[in-house]
Amino acid sequence: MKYLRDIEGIKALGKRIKQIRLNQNLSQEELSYKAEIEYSQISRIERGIINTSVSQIFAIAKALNTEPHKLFLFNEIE
Amino acid sequence: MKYLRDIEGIKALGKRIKQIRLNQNLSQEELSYKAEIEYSQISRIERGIINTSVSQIFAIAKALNTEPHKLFLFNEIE
DNA sequence: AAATATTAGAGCAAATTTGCCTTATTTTAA
DNA sequence: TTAAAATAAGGCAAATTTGCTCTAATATTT
Repeated sequence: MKYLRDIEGIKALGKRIKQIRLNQNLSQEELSYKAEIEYSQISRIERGIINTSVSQIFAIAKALNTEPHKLFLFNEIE
Repeated sequence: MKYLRDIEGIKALGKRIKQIRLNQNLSQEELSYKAEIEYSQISRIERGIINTSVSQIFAIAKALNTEPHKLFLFNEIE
């Protein structure tokens, strides 16, 4: 069985996170600080080049004052 | 900066996945087969002892015929 | 109760992620 | 246009995950 990496999925997730972050006028650095996640990792996540962990999703959601499941609503406007 | 592991979060996620799986009368093995994820990994995820990746979340959601975001609705009945 | 099915759990190597640092590139503001 | 801010991007070691295999424990069925 092969290691699983859903490129479409992680791209969509990154796009969605970036969307929410920009809606709140936060820089990647500010999000990084709030979520206690490495600055470069936020960049990798938003660019959709990394298959990140659920714990980082939880941390990002909290830092963005939202619920984890909302990061997976890829068709939302805001 | 320390590696991030949200124990409460991964426990809640595992519980939710198990809930949905049982609702559909699937065994871990069947879910494993459908999602193309190692059998033992499904067990680890449901027990909340592993900080799994978002790609595995996408695969599990698909195997359960549901949307990824629904796996994060921890207060749902069904 | 016995047999069967299901789940838990341990251990290991290989692959991947993550934090950390540094340097480009792009965007924004002065 | 220049300076400053923000983002992209590359490399690397350490930590973690993941697939794989095996055995133990628990639940379900006959």
